[in-house]
Amino acid sequence: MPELPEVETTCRGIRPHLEAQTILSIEVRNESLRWPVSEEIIQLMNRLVISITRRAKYILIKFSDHEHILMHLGMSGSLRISDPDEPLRKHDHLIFSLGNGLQMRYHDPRRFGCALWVDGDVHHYKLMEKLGPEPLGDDFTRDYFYQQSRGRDTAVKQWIMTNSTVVGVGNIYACEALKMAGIHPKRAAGKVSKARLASLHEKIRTVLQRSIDQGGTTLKDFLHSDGQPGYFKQQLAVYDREGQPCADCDSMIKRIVLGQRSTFYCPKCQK
DNA sequence: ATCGCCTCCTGCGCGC
DNA sequence: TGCGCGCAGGAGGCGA
Repeated sequence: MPELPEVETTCRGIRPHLEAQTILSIEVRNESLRWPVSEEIIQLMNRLVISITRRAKYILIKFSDHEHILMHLGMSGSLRISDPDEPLRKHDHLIFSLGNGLQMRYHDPRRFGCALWVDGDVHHYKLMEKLGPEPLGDDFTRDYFYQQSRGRDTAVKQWIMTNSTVVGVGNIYACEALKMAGIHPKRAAGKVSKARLASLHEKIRTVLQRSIDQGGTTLKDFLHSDGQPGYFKQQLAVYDREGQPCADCDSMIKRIVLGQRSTFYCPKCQK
């Protein structure tokens, strides 16, 4: 479920409860996530959390310069701050008990997420080192975007969803950014004009920033760490709107499959 | 190097 | 009401 705005929203939600707090204990109720939950995280008794940051869709819980827990929410993961009295839900796999008396619970029905202990430079960890620039950061320039695209034969939608191009652009926002830029999702990345790529670059940034401002997109079950939904769904122009009229031209929104993922677009607005 | 396909897993909504 | 099917916000890993 979580795309970058949802992960960012999650970070902002848990940060005030975790930073400068001690993790008293971690209970692993189910260790079989995408990779087995690192045994080392169980030993994090009475360790102080220095910071909560995000890189791509990874959440980094920092204990020291060389000690982090790296979490990913996969398709269906969420982190929730709970009172210890609240009953556990099915699929609450990890329970972090905090020094302030609260708990942070990692919930993930499909178990595509992970919780890994990283001892060493976290940014050079295997899963991190090949990541492209942050879409909202200064390194993601329109020049970089243009240069990377040249010679690419892949559909532009799959290309912007590839982590080495730019991180954090998932299925919803890829569809939305392409709609905003008026580009057909199947067009070869290397054949989109410089001007249209500049537009796409800008739209990727604006759609992600706007969604973060609205607290992310709640499709069916994404909730903030405090249990509130995100409000960006109302603003989706094409995603999950097959057969509905385009707000700009009245044509029917189409659905195709690209790289095994549902892809929504307006056949008239997007060329 | 690049690309496309497969996979992990549970839950939900649909049509019969 | 029940069953089987297809589909779901990710992304690493594989073979071609």
